Amino acid sequence: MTKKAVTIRDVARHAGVSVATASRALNGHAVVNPRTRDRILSVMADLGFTPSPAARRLSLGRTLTVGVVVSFLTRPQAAERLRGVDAVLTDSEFDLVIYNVETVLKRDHYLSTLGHSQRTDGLLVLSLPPSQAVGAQLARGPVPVVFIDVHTPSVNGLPRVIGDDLAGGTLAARHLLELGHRSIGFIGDSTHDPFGFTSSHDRERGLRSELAAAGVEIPPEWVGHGAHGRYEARDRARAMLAADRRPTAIFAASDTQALGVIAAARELGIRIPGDLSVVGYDDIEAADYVGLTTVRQQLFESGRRGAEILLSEIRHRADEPPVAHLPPDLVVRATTAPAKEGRG
Amino acid sequence: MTKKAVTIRDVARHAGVSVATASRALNGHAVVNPRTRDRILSVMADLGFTPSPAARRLSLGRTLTVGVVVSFLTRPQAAERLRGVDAVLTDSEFDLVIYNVETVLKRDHYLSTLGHSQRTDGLLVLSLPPSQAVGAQLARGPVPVVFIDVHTPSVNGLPRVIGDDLAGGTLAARHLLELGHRSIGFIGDSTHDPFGFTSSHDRERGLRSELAAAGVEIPPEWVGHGAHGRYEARDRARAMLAADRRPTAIFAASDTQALGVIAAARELGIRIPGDLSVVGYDDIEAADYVGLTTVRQQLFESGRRGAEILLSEIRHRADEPPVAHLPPDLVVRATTAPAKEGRG
DNA sequence: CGGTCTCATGTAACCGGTTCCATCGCACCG
DNA sequence: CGGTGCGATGGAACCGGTTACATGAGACCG
Repeated sequence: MTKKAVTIRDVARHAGVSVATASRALNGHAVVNPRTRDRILSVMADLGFTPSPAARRLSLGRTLTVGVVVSFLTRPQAAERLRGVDAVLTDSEFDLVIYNVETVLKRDHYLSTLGHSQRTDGLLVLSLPPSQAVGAQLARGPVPVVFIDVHTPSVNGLPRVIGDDLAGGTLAARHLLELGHRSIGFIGDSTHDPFGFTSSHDRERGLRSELAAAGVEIPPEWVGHGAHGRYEARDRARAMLAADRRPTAIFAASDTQALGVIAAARELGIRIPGDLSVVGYDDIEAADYVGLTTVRQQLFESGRRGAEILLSEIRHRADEPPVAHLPPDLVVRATTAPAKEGRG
Repeated sequence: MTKKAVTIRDVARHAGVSVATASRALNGHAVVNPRTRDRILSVMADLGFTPSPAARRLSLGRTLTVGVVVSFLTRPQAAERLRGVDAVLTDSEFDLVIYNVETVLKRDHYLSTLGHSQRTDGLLVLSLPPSQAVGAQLARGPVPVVFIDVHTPSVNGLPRVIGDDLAGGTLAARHLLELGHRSIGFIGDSTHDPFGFTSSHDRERGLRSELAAAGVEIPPEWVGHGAHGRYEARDRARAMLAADRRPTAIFAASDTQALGVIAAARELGIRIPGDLSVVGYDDIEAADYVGLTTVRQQLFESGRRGAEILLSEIRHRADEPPVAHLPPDLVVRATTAPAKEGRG
């Protein structure tokens, strides 16, 4: 069917040169005479020659491929990070292959096999913390790995890009304090989860420390830890808001959970932002729709930086693993307002 | 550094067999004696041998790779489709490489070069209509291509998976008619766009034909074509709703635009669904948040089916290009209600 | 005019698998 | 007992590039 594939030997023959010279012309090596180079290139064009990537990879001993290990499911912002990664790789010689992970089992399997199999020249891991053992193994392994949005100690010695969750919690606290709030609640993830995420915990710590500096404490009944989903968060918020004494503002560790808080308030007839201010985290698409005040992470930028670090590590492994910190921003919309007098 | 990569020759030597036998054992060819096979496999395990994909690809003459050409930007549901694709490829021998496309120029470039370069064994194209010329070229080309969610005539002779936009428009119409609406407006994309999308147009046609069957017509002033964004749709809806005589229901060609309609109604003090019913299309994540009644496309399923068709085309090119139709569903939520008496 | 240096090019090995074809040992058969 | 068939294995070519090393032609120099 597909009668032939044109190989570099065909090109060489037609141009009356050796394959070595043809290869050198193809790769723009300086040593070839400009006139012969041009002749070879035009023969290539005439014949419709495209070099076989498989053959290149084999002889180069490089895969010319970067793997991205990602979980589409767990968080919707993965796509935005991926765009940032792609923006960098598109201008490089590397292909971008996706390893989608939907279970903890598969995660560890991928991370440990991709670490030494000859499938990629480098690995980007989005939001998936490795186990301690796998992390240590990757640190010693032959292929560079960059973690994006992973905050566990298991990646301590490894290159990574992290959003500053502590600073994000601080931003939310400062915003609420400036609006005059003193009665502040928190809704976040359960303190331990199977993947080992720590973002929620760090955001809470940032919030607490900034509040403490202003002399404000969060009573235990205004803290709701639990599963990540919107409906679960709504249930926790409902319990908190239905009590005799309730906060005038709630900081949620994610927009998803903030939307749950809003739902709970609506059910109880509590007006937002009149009676209750709500701050989320992430700035997902829906946050804009509902006018949610939130803390934004630089998603696209995190992907971009991660890919840049990875390429540089592939080129030359740095002595010290590079770590990029991306500061969060506060996006003020319509769910926060000054605290009413006489409450709290 | 990385002292050595274990090759199949190392394995053969340690096991006291030839590379041919080692290769056969690796690939589970029947001809090897079970005892030697087991011995070889255990040697492989001991040595930590992993076969080089590059070498395999070269000698097999197949890339063991499937490319997905996708535009993350234009529509957010791409990630969900990608998950469907991944679900199929994960259990196959193929790697999934991403070609992200953000401009028309890049689209045509990718589609025409990937079509004969030896980079992939097959191509999936998400929501990106090729030009007429490129479409014809792909139909004759050596690598199978499957289009998902492309409705232009340029893919007529090619394998594809399409949502039935006509049926979707019909569903919306029937729902509104059953609720007693007779004054119905439409908000959609401009009639011509650079990428050549036709979904909005088809949904409108489905709506109109079903309405016509019930003797209902849409007056021109209740039709708003324009740019796809939420804010643009809001402006068009505002103009429509601020007029003396306004519809009791609006069908929007996408959820994004439906959210714009909702915003316009809120600004004008028009209550939803009391004074105005709104139906969207797509069932994006935010639709659930705001309780939008909408027409759902089977996103994950479309990716799955597309990948299955592609694998089958790679295995054996069918005489007739397979075409899968995925019927849409109506998801009734809180933005539609019976029409009030005495209007229209 | 021979030696040396440089530039351009060719020869052939190599990357690490797969597979065609040949070989070998052995059971079975006439 | 020699021929035949079969199952298991080995030798070596091959996929299509890259590149170390060798070669050859001039240019330049003493």
